[in-house]
Amino acid sequence: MHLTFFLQVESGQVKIPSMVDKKTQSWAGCPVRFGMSQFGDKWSFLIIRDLMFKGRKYYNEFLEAGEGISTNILASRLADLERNGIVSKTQDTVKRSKYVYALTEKGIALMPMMLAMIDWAEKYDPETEVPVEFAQQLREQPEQLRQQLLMSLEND
Amino acid sequence: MHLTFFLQVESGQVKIPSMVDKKTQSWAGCPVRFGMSQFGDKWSFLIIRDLMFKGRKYYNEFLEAGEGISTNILASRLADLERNGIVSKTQDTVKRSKYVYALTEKGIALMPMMLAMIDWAEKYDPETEVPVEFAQQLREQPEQLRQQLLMSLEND
DNA sequence: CAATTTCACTTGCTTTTTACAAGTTAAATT
DNA sequence: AATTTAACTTGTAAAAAGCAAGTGAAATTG
Repeated sequence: MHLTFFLQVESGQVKIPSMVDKKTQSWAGCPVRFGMSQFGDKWSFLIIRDLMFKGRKYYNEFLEAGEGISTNILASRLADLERNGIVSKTQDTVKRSKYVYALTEKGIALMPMMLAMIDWAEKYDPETEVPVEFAQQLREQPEQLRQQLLMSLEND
Repeated sequence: MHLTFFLQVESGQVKIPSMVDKKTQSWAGCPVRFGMSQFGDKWSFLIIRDLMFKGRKYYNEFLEAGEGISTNILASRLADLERNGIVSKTQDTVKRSKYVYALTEKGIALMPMMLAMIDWAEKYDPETEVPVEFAQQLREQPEQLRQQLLMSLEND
């Protein structure tokens, strides 16, 4: 069995394709390639993690997160993520000399992917420090967990 | 509200934490960092995509996939992925001078993450070429789609 | 069965990217 | 008015990626 590009629908089922027409040189709109072009490097993932799960929102907080990102790389990645519409940058309402970084709706929509990665890592990293309650809720009540996380993003 | 590291469980709900104890310098076992260390670069993602969705399994097929990966980088990434237990390398049974690359169970377990990425990209890439039927099944019958994809990996 | 081809790399070199340290600019605080 | 805070920018060294050519073992061809 393998697997044509233009999917045949048959009795409500989609035949699994190789997702690319072998005749087409490259899949212009390949979703994985698109993802890579938008957030596909280590530092971008870590920034998204900080925004999504750690409540970090200031430049300094990302710098001092202990991952060892260089300041020029951080600036560059934040600019890329902003340009790609994943992160927004606004003045802090309290201290107007500071900027607040936040996930946009497009950025927040990466949550299922991030949670799937966390689920995987929790399973395969023998040194994982994902709290057991978190992992448990992720598996048993993922929708509820997602809602809670979403709420925590709204209130920032 | 924000968010301690060691989760409090309360009436069956997990309080959303910042996932890291602020006192702890860095989260040694951070799942996102673990993911990045195991498959966290553009080329690794594309190789995993090829193995998971495109039926590619030979060195040459990755090289000629049209993404433009350099041969030394491909060799390096395949070795990394193999070392990390995500990809296996075995002799081809038919042509014993060839090697077959395949996802291990650990590699296959990345499918939910990859599907979440595809779902996201299909939504936000105006140039997406994810077939509509695929996107539709991904949203409406994700479990069935996963099963079909799994089967297509077994039969390789 | 000797010569060629295929396959999966490796090596050497150039270009690009990242890392580290220091400097800049504007606003806020002392 | 002078210092500090915050978010960068700049310059340079180190690391990684890209590109072209080469290698070695097995399979195929003449």
